[in-house]
Amino acid sequence: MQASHKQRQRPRGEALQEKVLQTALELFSERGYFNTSLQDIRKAADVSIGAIYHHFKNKEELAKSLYVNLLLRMETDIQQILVRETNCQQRYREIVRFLFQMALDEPKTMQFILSAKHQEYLPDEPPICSSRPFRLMRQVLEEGMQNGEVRQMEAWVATTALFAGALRMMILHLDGVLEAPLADYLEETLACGWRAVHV
Amino acid sequence: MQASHKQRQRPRGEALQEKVLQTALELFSERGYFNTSLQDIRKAADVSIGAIYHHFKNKEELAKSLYVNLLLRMETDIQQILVRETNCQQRYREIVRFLFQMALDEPKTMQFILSAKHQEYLPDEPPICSSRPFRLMRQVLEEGMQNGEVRQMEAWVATTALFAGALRMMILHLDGVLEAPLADYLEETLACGWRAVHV
DNA sequence: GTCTATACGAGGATAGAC
DNA sequence: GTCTATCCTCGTATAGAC
Repeated sequence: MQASHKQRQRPRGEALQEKVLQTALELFSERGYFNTSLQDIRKAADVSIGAIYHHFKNKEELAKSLYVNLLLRMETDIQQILVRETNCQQRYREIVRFLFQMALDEPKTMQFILSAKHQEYLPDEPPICSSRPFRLMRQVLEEGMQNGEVRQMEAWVATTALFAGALRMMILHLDGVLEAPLADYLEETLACGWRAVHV
Repeated sequence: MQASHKQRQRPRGEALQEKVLQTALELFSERGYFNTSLQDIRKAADVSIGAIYHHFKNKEELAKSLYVNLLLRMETDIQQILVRETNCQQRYREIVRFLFQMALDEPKTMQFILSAKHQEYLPDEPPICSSRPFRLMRQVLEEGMQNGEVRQMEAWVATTALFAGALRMMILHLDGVLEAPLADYLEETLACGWRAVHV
C-alpha cells in the first residue's frame, strides 16, 4: 500500500524495490550503466546500499531485472496490438504509433531499450534484435507476405525496411536531434516504411 | 615458441602508436570500452603502460583519437562517392555498397562506429547521427529532393527512410543474427530504401 | 528489512630509471 | 621513447548491528 506522505517516509519493502528500479532506469539511461555506481543510485533513491543488496543480488542482476521486465511489458503490449489488428499494414501502424507514444511518455524507458549496449553488461542476454518484441515484428512481416499484403522478400530485409526508419526516428528524437515534436514525423515515417515493402 | 618469435621485435615509435590504436579498436569493439582496461590493451599489444601513456594522454583520449580518425576516413570515402556520382539513386547505392563492403572487410571498425555508445565515454562528442558522414547522407537526400528524384518530405524522415534499413542490416550481420552472407541481402535492401523515398 | 562501516580489488594514472 | 614499480581513488560487495 502506498503511503500518502511519500516525501517524508522512505520507501520500504516492495515500494523500496520499485523505487530502486525506477531510479536505476533513470540513471542508466541518462549516464549509462558503467557511469552509474550503486552509490549514485543509493543517493538518488534515498535508500541504503544494504537495502539494494537485499533486493538484488548485484548491480548486474539489477540491470537485468530492469531489462527483462521492460522487454516483457513491451512484448505484451505489442501482442495485444496483434490480437486487435489482423492485417499487416494496420499492425504496423499501431505498433509504430505505440512506440512513438512510449518514446514521448517514457523517454527514459525508451532510451534504455533502444540505445543501451546491453550485451556489454548483460553478457547472457541475446542481442536486442533477437528479443521477443523484435521477433514479433518479424512475424508481422512473415504473415504479411503470406497473405499477399507485402511483396515477397527475405524476412529480415522486410522487417528492417518496415521498422528501421521509425526506430531511427525515435533515436534521433531522444538524442535531441529533431527540431519538431516527434509526433509531427509520424505520418511521413509510416508512409515511407509501407512504401518500402507493400506489394 | 611462437610467442618468443613474436616477441623478438616489439613495435616502437610510430608503429607502436599504430599497434596500440589497432589493438584498442579490436578490444573496444569486442568487449566494449568499459570492459577493456589499459592492462588488457597493454598485454594484447605487447607494449608497456608507459608507452601507451607516452602516446596518449589517457584512456579517453585514446578512444577519441580512434573515433575521430575512423569518422574522418569514412567521411572522405563518402565524399569521394559524392564527387564521382551525381544523381541521388546512384549515390545512395554506392554509399550503401561501400558500407556493406566495409562491414565485411573491417567488421571491428564497423562495429565500433555503429554500435558503440560513444557518448558514454566521449561526452564532448556529438551523437553519431550529427557526425559528418551522417550529415553527408542527409545532404544526398536534400539534393535529391531539389532535383526531383526524391519526393518532397521532411529531410530527416527521408534520410532515415533511405538509409536506416541498410544500417540495421549491417548491425544484424555484425551481431551474427543473419544466416546468409551480408552481400546476399544487398540488392533487396537497396530496393526497399529506394521505394520508400523515390518520387 | 534496513542500516552503517568497512574490506577488498581493480584499474587509471604518475614517477623516475634507463 | 620505453620501461617497471607504485600510488590512490573509486566502486562492488560483505559483515554484522538494529
